[in-house]
Amino acid sequence: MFSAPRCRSNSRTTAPSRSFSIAPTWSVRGGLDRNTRRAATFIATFPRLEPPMRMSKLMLKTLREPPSEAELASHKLLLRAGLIVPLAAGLYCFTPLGWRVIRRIENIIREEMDESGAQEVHLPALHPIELWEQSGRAEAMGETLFRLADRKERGFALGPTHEEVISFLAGRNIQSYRDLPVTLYQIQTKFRDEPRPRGGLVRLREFTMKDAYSFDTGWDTLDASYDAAFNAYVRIFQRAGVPVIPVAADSGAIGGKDSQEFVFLTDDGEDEILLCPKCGYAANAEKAEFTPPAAIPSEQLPVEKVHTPGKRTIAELAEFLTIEPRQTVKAVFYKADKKPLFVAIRGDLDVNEIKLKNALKATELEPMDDATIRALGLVAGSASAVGLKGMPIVADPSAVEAPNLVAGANEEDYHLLNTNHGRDWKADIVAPIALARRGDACATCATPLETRRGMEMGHVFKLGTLYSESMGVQYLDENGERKPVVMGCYGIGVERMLAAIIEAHHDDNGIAWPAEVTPYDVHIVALNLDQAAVVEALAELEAALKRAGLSALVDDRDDSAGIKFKDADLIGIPVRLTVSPRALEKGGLELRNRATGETSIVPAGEVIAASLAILGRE
RNA sequence: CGGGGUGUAGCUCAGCCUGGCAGAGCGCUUGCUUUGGGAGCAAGAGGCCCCGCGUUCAAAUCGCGGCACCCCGACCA
Repeated sequence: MFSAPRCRSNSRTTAPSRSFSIAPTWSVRGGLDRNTRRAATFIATFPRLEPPMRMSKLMLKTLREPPSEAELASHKLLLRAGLIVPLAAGLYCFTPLGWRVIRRIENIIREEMDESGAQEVHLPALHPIELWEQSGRAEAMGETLFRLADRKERGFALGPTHEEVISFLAGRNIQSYRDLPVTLYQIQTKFRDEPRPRGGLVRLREFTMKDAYSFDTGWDTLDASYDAAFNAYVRIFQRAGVPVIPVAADSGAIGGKDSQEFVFLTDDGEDEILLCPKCGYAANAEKAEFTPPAAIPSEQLPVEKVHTPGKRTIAELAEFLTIEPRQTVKAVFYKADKKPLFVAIRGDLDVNEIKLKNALKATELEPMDDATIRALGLVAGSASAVGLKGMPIVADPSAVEAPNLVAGANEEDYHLLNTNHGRDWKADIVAPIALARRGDACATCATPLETRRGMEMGHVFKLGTLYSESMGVQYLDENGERKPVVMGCYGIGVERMLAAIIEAHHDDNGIAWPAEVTPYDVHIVALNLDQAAVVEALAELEAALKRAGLSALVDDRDDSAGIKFKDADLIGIPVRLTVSPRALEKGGLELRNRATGETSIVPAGEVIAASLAILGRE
């Protein structure tokens, strides 16, 4: 339907209905005959010839001013250009123009997923709740899961993701190692009751996701499936014009082992990314590894209790005792899966709650409330693990390895000097749970890490046997032994990609679409349509564009030239062609490159070639 | 879920403090004029002032309660 520079379109997406009259498939045995194959190839290779869209007919309202709710550039422009209309928090309608861009993004994804060997399927969005109970995620997803009941009061959920359902489908079709490996994908609506939708299309409650799942006999072949998906993602983002970097990530509620995110770096991103400028290490802050500043070495000294009136924070304490924060140990209280938990970490570091949660294998982690703190007799501001009883202690290695740390005395206004792990207290679990920050040393090369904000565009996981075990997806190996399949999963948010494309391709006047996702190839501004010469030149131009397979949006509205130019800049189609008496007098049409602003008069006979050049399709 | 903000015409907003006829610009409709960067003149249409309760002779305006939307945080593949 949309032509691409590479003719990789396949017949499923491009064949118009008239192809059926060429050779009825029901009469074909053993494959298509030569003529039919040739016809099919022709149709598949050339783009559909669609008539130009007239703006006088197009349902589109552009806005001079952005609605006050929008903060992000992409959100403002999506609303101003009339691509989306808000329905409720995290829910948007797409107008004809906006939907064309979504379809082009989806098409790129389809082409690249198909190219990578993945097979497209379609799964229901409505899921029996039992499926989610079986995997144990009905609870783990919490309130994010939209739940409902049918007329017989049977429980259902609107699918926030599809590991459970794809596992069901795979389980019905995979029996033998001969059926593996296989990668399935779909492009489908997801529903998540997000606590806070935001940023226009950045975080939605109903959105489109391309989700893919690979099934392998073992971890070694999973690596190949994972790499294939990874490489497809690189091409998808490249073609769509979203600059991304792969970063190490936590696998979150989905579960699993290795996981990487494709992140679009932008100041408006929701995630913090740590980057090593030297060795290229990149990771989401929730996952980032680093080497904390070294402790100050010293012989173990005897514990000493000191009066520290009113000193409750690490900063106050360090100043009062004229020591460095790294010579103290910080106490943090949590509730992990409803049970109290004591966390000890060196005073100059902060707790990374994701890492802590993973170290505990907990599903829920929340700060301890004041009532519980009082009930347990904890002294906020002067707490420590020394002499602590009644709850497990988790410690960061920083708090375990450093000697002679200042700790709370578990008594208001008193602290202990020279506490030492092993001698004065003992952690039940020691795990790296410190949060990486700007300037911390890279774990690989010790270079100070930098931080950037980023937006997660795609995520690839090695799931392993997590779901195949709970959902019972097994195969028989060469020895007739029953084994769980090894899974991977791979997601891309389509609407979020649209937002990122605009974030990366706009200026003060509006959007500047990359050629592969533009809703139309060229934008024709027709001025003085009451003049026969203009009407005639427009008709010729439209015919030539159609022959060349270029789609066109024609501004034939009875509005002033200024309005048309402003709207063209706002809508952002890469090529603008102005048909007007002035341009005709100068010997042709005016051609303007939206991205560069470059403008020139081009003779009618060269317009197609010049347009194709801007679109990168010569 | 905590903190902050905003709800008045399709959009951007004034009016509210100090209660008394519902407002402006843009957009929309019609006519005339106009056509190279959001044109001009004229005439129009368009309102549950977020909802409910209360105070008052009288509420967009004051009080109480609720809801929605946005932003920050928590949360979140």
